Amino acid sequence: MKTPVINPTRIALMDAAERLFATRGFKSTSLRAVTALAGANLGAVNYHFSSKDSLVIAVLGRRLKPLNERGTALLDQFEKGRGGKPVKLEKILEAMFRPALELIAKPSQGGRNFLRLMAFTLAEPGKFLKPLLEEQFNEKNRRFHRALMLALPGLTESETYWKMHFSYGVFVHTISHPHILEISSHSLCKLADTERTLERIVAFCAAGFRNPTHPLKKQE
Amino acid sequence: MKTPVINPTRIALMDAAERLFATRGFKSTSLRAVTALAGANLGAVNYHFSSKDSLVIAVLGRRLKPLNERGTALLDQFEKGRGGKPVKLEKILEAMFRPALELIAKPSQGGRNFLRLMAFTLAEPGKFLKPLLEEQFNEKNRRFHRALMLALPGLTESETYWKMHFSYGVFVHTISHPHILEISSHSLCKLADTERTLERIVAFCAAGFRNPTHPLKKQE
DNA sequence: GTCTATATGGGGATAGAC
DNA sequence: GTCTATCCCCATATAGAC
Repeated sequence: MKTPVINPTRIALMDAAERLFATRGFKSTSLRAVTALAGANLGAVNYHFSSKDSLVIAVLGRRLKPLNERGTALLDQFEKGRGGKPVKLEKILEAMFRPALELIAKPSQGGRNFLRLMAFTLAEPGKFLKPLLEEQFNEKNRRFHRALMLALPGLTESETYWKMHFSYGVFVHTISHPHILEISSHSLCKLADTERTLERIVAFCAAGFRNPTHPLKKQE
Repeated sequence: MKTPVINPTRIALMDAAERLFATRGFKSTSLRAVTALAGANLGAVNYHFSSKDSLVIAVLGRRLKPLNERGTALLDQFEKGRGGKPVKLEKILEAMFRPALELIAKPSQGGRNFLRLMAFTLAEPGKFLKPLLEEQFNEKNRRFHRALMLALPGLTESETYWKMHFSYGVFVHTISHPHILEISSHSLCKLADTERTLERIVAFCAAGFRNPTHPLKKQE
């Protein structure tokens, strides 16, 4: 891995890009806008990153790796001191989502931008970025899948994957479209309290994990 | 509402746009690509829709209205013949998701494209499209929220909104990123069987609805 | 109603001065 | 390392011929 050069302009460019990509999308954000917001000149991006595409990859990579690492570290920590007994389902889910949720809590606002960008990037179809992301997540996925299988010995491998996928859906949708929740609930619900949001998500998903899937029956 | 003119070119343009927007995204799709795929000429879009923006709105509106109407119709049907007794939670969730899921099942492929486009549009930030969508969904939302409150009298209004939001998350993520599920599960899980997928989603969300949210406790 | 040609603007990337 | 000027391509939208 290349050692990232610590350069104020470089950082400013990434911050600006993170914010603009997150609010306007990748294609709709011009390098002119990025450099202007960063207080740099037009050529700066191409000098520091050599292309617009590489800039996004850099922006994503900067946060993604530490984020996933913190998740697995948290899981490790929960596993330690249990003497081989499986970690409780709720704790596993907490380890899955807490790091990303805490990014939102920080007022630094950079994390919020990043998570929006992540959601957007996931949705953006056919992009060269997807392989990168999947690669980034595959290890974490396997790790958590194993923990979940241990915690819920009744589930098959495939059922566990399905429910992991559902849980990611709950999480991604919640953090990337908070405004939808706010509007549809007529401002009754807000993400303000991170800890409470995490509890809600964890409780919802945990129940889903424990409940076996039955064929849809007729009423009564 | 303007009566939509039935014109083969117009239809072909919408189909082409639906497919291309869904696979490449809105901004990355040029009118050149759309008209080429539709077998029309470059000017056609501006003649029939007057702008690229209006084209997307037309493409979304074409499917969104009937889709939501079918959902509420299904709920109506479930409510009928229950003599005032609340509809069972599972049936409500089924009514919420079945219409969209059935779009995928059809081999006509247009529905799949549309759903991808929907997810993409939801993610696309700051777009003029968002108000339109929210407006489209607000009525359906209110309708289902009422049904859910009746089915689960123990929940507060706001808890019900939260869990609806989570459920949409499960659904949207599942249908818009099937490849993520496939890859992360090493091809163990596929969306092939619509009915089974619906069952899984409904079971997962129903459990989440029934489970109360508790503060995260220490292990054991 | 359909097509072609074109107007007009904006984009990413580059080369070369400082 | 930073900035400016510029190249060249591609986009949307329009005007006007058929």
